[in-house]
Amino acid sequence: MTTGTTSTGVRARVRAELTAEIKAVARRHLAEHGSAALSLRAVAREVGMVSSAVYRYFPSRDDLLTALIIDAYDAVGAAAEVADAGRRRRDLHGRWLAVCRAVREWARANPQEYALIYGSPVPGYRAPQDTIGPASRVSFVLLGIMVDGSASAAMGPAVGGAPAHTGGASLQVSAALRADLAGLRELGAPGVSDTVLLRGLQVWTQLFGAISFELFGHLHGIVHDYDAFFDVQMRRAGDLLISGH
Amino acid sequence: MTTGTTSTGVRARVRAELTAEIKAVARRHLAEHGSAALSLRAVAREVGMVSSAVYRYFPSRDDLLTALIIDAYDAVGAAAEVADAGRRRRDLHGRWLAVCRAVREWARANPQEYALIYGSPVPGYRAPQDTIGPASRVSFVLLGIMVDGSASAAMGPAVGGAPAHTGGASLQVSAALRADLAGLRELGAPGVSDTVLLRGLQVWTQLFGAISFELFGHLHGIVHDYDAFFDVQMRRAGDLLISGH
DNA sequence: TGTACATCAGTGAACGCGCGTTCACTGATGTAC
DNA sequence: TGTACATCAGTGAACGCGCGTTCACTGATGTAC
Repeated sequence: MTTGTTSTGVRARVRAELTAEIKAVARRHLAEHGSAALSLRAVAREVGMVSSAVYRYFPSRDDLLTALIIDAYDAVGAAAEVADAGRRRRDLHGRWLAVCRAVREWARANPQEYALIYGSPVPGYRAPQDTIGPASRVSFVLLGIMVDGSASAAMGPAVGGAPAHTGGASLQVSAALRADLAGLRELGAPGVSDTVLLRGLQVWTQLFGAISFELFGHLHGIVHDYDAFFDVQMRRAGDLLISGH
Repeated sequence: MTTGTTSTGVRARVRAELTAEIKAVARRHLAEHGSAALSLRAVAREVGMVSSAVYRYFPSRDDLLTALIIDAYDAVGAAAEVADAGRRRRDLHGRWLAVCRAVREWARANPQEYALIYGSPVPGYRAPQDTIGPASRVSFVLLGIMVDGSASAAMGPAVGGAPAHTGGASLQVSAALRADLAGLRELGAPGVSDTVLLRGLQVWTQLFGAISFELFGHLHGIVHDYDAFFDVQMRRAGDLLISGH
């Protein structure tokens, strides 16, 4: 029964469980008091450990914060992916709106986690490389919609090898920005024209701008029916994204 | 020479100067370390006072923070007003773009102040009533553009007494949201239709969404030519605001 | 103009608090022969 | 299967720090007669 591997397995499993519990408690503290007030000692107290013991699991407070940030990005990314997958692939409008709503719902349910990743940067905190992958999950969902729309020509002509064919002569864009768009296309948007990519970036900032405005209180006293307002805005953004107007 | 009124004036002037100096130092600390790290003791140290003396000027740390918030709103509001006033009144596009650029320039020059007012709310801080006025200055500039555009019919038909005349039958909006728009119209947008108001709210969140995304690092590694990107986005937003597409 | 009093600014010490991190240590759990 | 050793988790004390806020106080500045 107690062979080497099983025993090691037990130790590793206990370790994983405790790591998860520390993160869970930290996440609750974050939700209640915000990231600035997140304290290793308070978390340790609640987990039932002495504060120094936490250092067996996270080498510093910043590493714990990083873990929470990664989890938050993964959570909102997963929510977006699920919403996207729940619609028929050709239903571009439906996919867009479903993703918007999923992101907003997640943000409203986890406002401090949302603030942690989309609010003002935590002062003195430097995000490590590990956060980049999880951070881009939502973006890849949006890129996916654009890719599908471009492939089916629902969003205007796809881009082939001809560089001039950017989908409209009226598009005045600097060379540097065009290079950025090319990079984005190579990263995860094959066949998507500059025009569509620009629209995508626009609705992307619109989505998070709308959520931030609502959550950070800038619509307070001005808009009361948040649900309706968000829906109207995102429907219009969807029109812009898909049909260009 | 040293009459009563003059002496009182001296005392009051010294007091005003010191209040301003405390705020200036606090603003610099804010700019360097963020709002969470803003400490009365550190500010007092730099001003050359003992920490308890600051309480003669600000009854608590939160009150100092409130003063900074009000100043920040006033600063960005003034920047927007100046930019708006620098264009011919009928040049709606020009006014919109000038305001956008002014707000962005101010934000880039004062990122921590921007984060203080448009980033995640400071945990535990409750904004008092005094912030509402300064906070709405930028919004009133935008409303002004809409009012002028509606009055000259450049933005579509103005709204009179007829409630059905909202500028387009395709506008499906909840009753609650329509009431919100009516309130907004009464507050500072006489004659502006629901359609235009909705567009205004949309570009308003777009403006701050774009700035926040840039400042908070969410375009990092994706867009490099921030200036060009912002301009393209805001030009399009201006088209949407003024001509509706 | 001169004096008695009131107001105000600033001092310095103290209260009570919580934080991140380090370090030498004790036991328990796992590993190798 | 049994023993000797290595690894690891968790303890408890300590270091050094800074914070917001209160309070009794000393002088200086302004006010009223």
